[in-house]
Amino acid sequence: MRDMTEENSKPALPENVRVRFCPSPTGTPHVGMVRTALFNWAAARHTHGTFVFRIEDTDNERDSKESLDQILEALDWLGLTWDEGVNVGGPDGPYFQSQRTDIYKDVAAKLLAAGYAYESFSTAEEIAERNVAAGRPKAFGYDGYDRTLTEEQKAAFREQGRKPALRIKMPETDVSFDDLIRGRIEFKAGSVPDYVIVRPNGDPLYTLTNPVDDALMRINVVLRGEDLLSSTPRQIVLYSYLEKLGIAETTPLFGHLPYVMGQGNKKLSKRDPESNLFLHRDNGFIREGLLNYLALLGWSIAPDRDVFSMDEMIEKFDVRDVKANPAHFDIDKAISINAEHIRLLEQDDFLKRSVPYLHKAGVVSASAWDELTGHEREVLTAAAPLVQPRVRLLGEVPGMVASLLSDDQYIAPEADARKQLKASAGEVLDAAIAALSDVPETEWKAESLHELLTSKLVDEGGYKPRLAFGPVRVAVSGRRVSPPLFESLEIIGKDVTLARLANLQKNL
RNA sequence: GCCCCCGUCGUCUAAUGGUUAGGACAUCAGACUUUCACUCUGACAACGAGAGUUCGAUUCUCUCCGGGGGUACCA
Repeated sequence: MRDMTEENSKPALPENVRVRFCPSPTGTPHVGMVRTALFNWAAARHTHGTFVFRIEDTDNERDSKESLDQILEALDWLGLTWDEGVNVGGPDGPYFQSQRTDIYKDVAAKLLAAGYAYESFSTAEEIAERNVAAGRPKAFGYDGYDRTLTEEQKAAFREQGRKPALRIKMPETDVSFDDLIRGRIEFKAGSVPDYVIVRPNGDPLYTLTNPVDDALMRINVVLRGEDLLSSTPRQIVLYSYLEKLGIAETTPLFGHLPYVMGQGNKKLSKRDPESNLFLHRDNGFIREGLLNYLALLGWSIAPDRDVFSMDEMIEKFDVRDVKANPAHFDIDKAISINAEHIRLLEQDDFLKRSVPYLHKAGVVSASAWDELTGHEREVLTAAAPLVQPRVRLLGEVPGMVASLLSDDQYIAPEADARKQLKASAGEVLDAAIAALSDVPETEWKAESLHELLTSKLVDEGGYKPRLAFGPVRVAVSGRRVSPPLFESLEIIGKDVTLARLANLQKNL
């Protein structure tokens, strides 16, 4: 009887971990891809191993330069650095599959010569016809027909002008492996048909290029999406052939990461806006927040902790702790985690990162902190402590500080702000103007303004605080939601404050 | 059809052969606040079902159910 613990064991990681991230440059970077990159990166950094970055651009139809540039931009923004591969080089280059076709052809020839692969002339239609004729389900898959073709039969096909695809010969045995995340997985013999590795036109397919490159780049830990789980038995078989041919040193360990799910029970797809990394960045996610949230999808650092830095993740991360079940992408929780990280930023860092958002919103004169005017920097520095704790995304900063940066004499209230203005608003504004007009410039401080307005409007005027300060805030900010009122008055100064109060009064 | 994966609050998760099954987000209620936010208090809320093993199963085994993926000359 077999030991139970051994049966469900997850293998130990190798001595010198070599992991890789190998996206296809199709489309814009999505969060599922980022999570895969993150876990590979974290596995490498935790073990002081090597993180290899290669590009799988064998699908000319869909590959694009823009997509490649976006992937590079994404990794750069996120700070996920690699040790070997694209742009940094390494001993096993080139790192673009489109530049490695000779390698694949060479390996394919060796597989064919050794009898591990064979030529297959069957078309998809012929395979389906044979399955139906034999009473098998139509979706049975390839039936192995060409395995036993004689040289005469092959020659006859060639005379018809047909060219063969190359298929890998699958053994008639069960294939099993120990997944780093799921434990032992077994595939029954016969459940995986012989599969194509080279098209009749000579194009090598992913089924060949991916394992060959992993072998040549000495990748020993493969962490990838669970969508590739069912292709693992064929890769393991291919690896055994590559080892026999001396092309692969070893078969890597596999860990299949659970899906990142979108709405319903669907995998988060590229069409889903929430999958778009740059959309989150443009909305004001900071890298620390997004990475932290993504790490939470399938992994936890401690029973009672959600917020952590990447350094802390690296220290604790073990792939074998990753959960096997899919996780839904919850934008609310992601934003909440992001808010926590925004609050953790040093003030000047917070300001520097906010500037591009301010510039894009037209609130500020330049997109870099150093290029701002002295006045802008002064106001933003004063506003930072008021704003930083109350935004969840950097994209919310412009709305918070626009009225503070502007020297407009009048700010038209937004619709829901105007609704806050009750019948008494006119009287309140008059009283506020009267009270504030007498304040000397030197006394124009948040604290004293607070005392003065409370005494004049609430104590003497008899207005409830809500009715007293509401109209003042709307006059000054134009919004229902704003940074703290009296600090705002101090920042914009006496003249602008009085002008805005008077002009709202006129525009009631 | 066949193969494979997955199954703890609405969501992300923790722990365990014996606990009131813990935390976070969201939601609701309250405190604080001029508003919003932040912060704090509290509430709501989960082991898919059935067998088996066991003194005792959420935990181990099996079956079922449910969800997902694969079954490509896509990756």
